[in-house]
Amino acid sequence: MSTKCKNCPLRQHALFTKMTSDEVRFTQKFKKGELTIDAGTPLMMEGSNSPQLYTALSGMGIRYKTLEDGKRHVVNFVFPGDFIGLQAGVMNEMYHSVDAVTRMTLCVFDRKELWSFFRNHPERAFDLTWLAAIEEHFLGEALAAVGQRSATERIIWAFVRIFQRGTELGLVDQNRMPLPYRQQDLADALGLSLVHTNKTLARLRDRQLAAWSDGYLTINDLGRLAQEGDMTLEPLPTRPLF
Amino acid sequence: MSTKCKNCPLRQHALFTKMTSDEVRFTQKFKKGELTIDAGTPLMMEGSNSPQLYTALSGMGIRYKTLEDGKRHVVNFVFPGDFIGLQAGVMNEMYHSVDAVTRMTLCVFDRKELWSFFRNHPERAFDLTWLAAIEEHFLGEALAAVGQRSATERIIWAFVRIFQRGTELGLVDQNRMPLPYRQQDLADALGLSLVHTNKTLARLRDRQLAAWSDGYLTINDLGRLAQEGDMTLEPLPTRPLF
DNA sequence: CGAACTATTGACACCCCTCAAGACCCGTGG
DNA sequence: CCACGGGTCTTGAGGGGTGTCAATAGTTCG
Repeated sequence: MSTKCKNCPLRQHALFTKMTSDEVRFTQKFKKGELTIDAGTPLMMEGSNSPQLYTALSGMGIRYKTLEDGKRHVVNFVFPGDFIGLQAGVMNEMYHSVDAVTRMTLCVFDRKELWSFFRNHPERAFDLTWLAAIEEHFLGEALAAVGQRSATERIIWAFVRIFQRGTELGLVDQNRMPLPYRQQDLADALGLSLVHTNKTLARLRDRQLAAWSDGYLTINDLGRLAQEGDMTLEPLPTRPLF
Repeated sequence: MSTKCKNCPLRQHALFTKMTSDEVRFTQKFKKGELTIDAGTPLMMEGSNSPQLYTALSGMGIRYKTLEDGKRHVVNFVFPGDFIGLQAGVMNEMYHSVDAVTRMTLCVFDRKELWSFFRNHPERAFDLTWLAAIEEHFLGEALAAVGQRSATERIIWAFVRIFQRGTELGLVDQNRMPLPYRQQDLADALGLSLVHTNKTLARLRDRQLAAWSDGYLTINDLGRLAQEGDMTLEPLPTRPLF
């Protein structure tokens, strides 16, 4: 998997903004290379202490926690550009697992090198904190959705956020974007049963609000969908410029 | 409210570890003072962009998001030592509100000064990121609890975490700690109705597992409680030393 | 002494979960 | 080629956990 890695996320994705050429040179050092893994491969495991951090270059994954009684909660869907392993980087342990859902290619970094990088480039450390704050914001919204919204509203909430994210990433074409997960994954993310999720999806499809089948999500009128789900269509948070 | 502020959290709470005397001197500069507010006072508002950050010195508060349809989700209970406003500090906006539930005294910082502080003391910037990661960890666990656990299990989960936190802060005396919230607050935190929360609390009381009344939470056997709630009694995450 | 707030309890309804069975798809192996 | 198994999606039936409504009691405060 050796490449020039022109589109290494260190240059372009949200984490690193306005890098100086000196910094870019520096990053070459701790980028260890690229990694490609097949669909279904576990990338990080709850309780482990991986010395590596990743950013997703392509493909999709899933982030989840496993409860004591075996139940699973899906915390997040991993999309290209996402940073993986920040927790293990800062704490000494991962508190959720990450699996590949499709074949994925990842940028690999060494944890220790990353710290020295931030030590030498304090401006960049802010980017990391910003990333963590974004995560926090998302989790807070998810918590509120799972806690307060009905099944239909939860699914609509998830679809709207996913679609916004997909638009941002250029994955949407003709009101349609790839979403290669199982209904069970969505159910586990929203705290719903598989059966009820299925029936709710069918209802959304019948009402022409959103159709998710064969790994593709189609939404013709995002505004109408959001309205049906009692949510205002705010843009995703963006990186403030200092 | 002028005081010497010997126990300013900049010196002792989790955020700042092992400060050099130089750093301590520096922090004096951006600490703007102390603030005391009465019970019920809003401290930060969703959508606002407060130029101030706080850490709670004493008293308790509540962090919540308000949904479009007026429902409220309680994200977290604010205890002494907690940092308030990190999100507004990093993003340009708060995405949840914070109210005082009892009379609170707070340490006030200036947002801008804080950034320059971290710029000049990169080691300390890591502390901030660590704080954000802790928040993320907590929210992930809350999300999984609300998504996957039954009403009884959710309440047990909340009680165990609160009691652990209280123990850490030295608030527990004779298996009893102050918890000055309403049942409605807990209900809104766990995605339950007030009535069902009340009945579940009564059942826990009858079974001698946990009693919460008159603003005090009593747990005689934390291990047994955790066991009844299908959770393993792990210690709260602690700051790794580098 | 009434107003406002919170806790408590009962009755009832319904959303959502569980169980179960079938359909469809795809791989593998006989 | 077809049989078979595993995985996912789909649909129906029934039950239980939880929400909603409503009324009472206790407390605080003006």
